Amino acid sequence: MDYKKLSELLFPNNKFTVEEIEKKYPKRKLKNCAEVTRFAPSPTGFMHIGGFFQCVIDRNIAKRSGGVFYLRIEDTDKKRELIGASTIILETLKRYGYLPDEYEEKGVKVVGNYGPYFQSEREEIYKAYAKKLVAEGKAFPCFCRKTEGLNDVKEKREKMFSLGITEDKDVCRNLTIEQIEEYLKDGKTFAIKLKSKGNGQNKIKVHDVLKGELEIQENGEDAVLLKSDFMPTYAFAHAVDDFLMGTTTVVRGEEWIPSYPLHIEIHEALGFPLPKYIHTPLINKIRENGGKTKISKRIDAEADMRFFAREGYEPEALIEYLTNLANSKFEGWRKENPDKSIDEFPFDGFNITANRPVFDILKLNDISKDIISKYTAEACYQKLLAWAEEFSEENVDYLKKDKEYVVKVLNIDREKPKPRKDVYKWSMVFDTFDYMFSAPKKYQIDEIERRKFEEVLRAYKKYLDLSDKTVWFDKIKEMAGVLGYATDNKLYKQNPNAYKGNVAKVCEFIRVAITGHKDSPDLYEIMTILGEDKVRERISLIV
RNA sequence: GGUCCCAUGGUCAAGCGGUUAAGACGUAGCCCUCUCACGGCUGAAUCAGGGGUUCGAGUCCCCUUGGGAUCACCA
Repeated sequence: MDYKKLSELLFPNNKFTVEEIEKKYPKRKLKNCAEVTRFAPSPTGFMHIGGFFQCVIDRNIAKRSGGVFYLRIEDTDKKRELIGASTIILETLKRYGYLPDEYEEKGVKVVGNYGPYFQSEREEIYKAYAKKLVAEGKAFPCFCRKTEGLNDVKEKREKMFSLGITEDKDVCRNLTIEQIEEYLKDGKTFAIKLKSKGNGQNKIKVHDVLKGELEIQENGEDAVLLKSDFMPTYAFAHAVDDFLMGTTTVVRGEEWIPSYPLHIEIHEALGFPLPKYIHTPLINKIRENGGKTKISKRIDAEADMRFFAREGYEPEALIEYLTNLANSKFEGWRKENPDKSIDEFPFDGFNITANRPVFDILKLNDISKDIISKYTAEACYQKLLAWAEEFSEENVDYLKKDKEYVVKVLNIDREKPKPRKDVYKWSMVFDTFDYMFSAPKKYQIDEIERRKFEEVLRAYKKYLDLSDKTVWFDKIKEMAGVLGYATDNKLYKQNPNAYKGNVAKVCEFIRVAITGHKDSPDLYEIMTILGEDKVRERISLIV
């Protein structure tokens, strides 16, 4: 068969040859050991936390080695594409300070010399390589009916399982050039398939940075390279793009391991060197029955990156948490270097967990509390305001009008060596400090103590003094003594029945009157910020 | 059904032939204390099971079990 002729028949109008293309994509000039990584999502919806997890790894590896991290949008499936999804992806990356070194904003700008960064714009490139493979007898046209959609696949699979078929060599391999010409004349569409040399039985050794050497069956399938709409499949685009764009390390989910041999065969056919691969574990969630399954957009709110923005989590917290999941050395490093930027962490690709980690929001919360506790009140205010402007509009006016007051509230027990750590996301500020913004609507008081509660408050009207913290507390103690409460806790513990209670009890009553809760930060601080008038007002609401 | 991946407390995990099996989150208790939080201290809790190899196995090998992935002109 004259493959050269066949290639001309199939691709009469190609704009470029492979040689012309490769001239446009020169080898990257990289420092020693510099790694080029990429995030290559398909724009099918909102950004998934699993994708972002890979981003964290990609970015860390590139950053650490002084290399390049770029974004490539894999929009080759027009049916699944969602308008605006690529914008969301880029916006999400920006929110987390992960603006890639190279990327494309459709219709706005292209940053980097290895674009286009949308695969749909690279059609001519894939066609050039497909034509080359056909001309070399390594690929062929297939005119068969498409297997399309999941139902089609399931049907085909069931048939295969029941019959135990392992046939994967395509019948169109054997088409003569005359037959092909005939089909073309009839206007039949075709896909380009790889003419696989493997038999699917032999084992080959493949390498993964994480898992080391793996032994898998070689590829034996005549896999589709170019679909009948001339868009590339993932495997083909991956080989072509990552070669041209100079990717040195491919980070992808471990669901790709089974098709790794195919990718190797395509690289070989194309004469491309193989990049390094890191197959990352999928993030899991514990289910009600105790089992773990992949975190899913449909059932887990946390699977969708918008969840964290909406809840008001600090981007920094999520990055720390995910880095912690990705690299087991991180936690120890962070302990040693509590104030360093995470970008200084010597991330290496060898300490990424091989297990499937379970997403643990409690741990995230803890990391987040630590981070937020280090912020100044002013910084908290700015972040709270920014969050409200995006997700809690009803609070924006208030925040702006009463900035000074809000900052004071946010500063309760903050900017100290051992700051409080009760806020881990901005959406909880108004709940946590509800009593600072309005009088309590409910009081945590046991009805049997109602009389004592009211007695204390009635008396406290005379003893309230905010001039100084010591004076304030001395007055409370004085009042406690007068009302029959123990002022010495040791004496109280020795003989609790001799008293109505202790000073702590008295404080509890006052605290409940002011805040509605039995627990709160420092009472004196709260009262001072609230001001004497409001404090008296709140007491008057009760007695 | 074929192929592959994974297996240390509730969760994240250190460990890479000899350890009293780290640490963190969570949890229980104590201390500090006007409560809560913070902080400090203490505790409970782990090598899936079975065979080998070895003087010695969480660590190496095999099997079993369990969990997961994949087998599209989807990525």
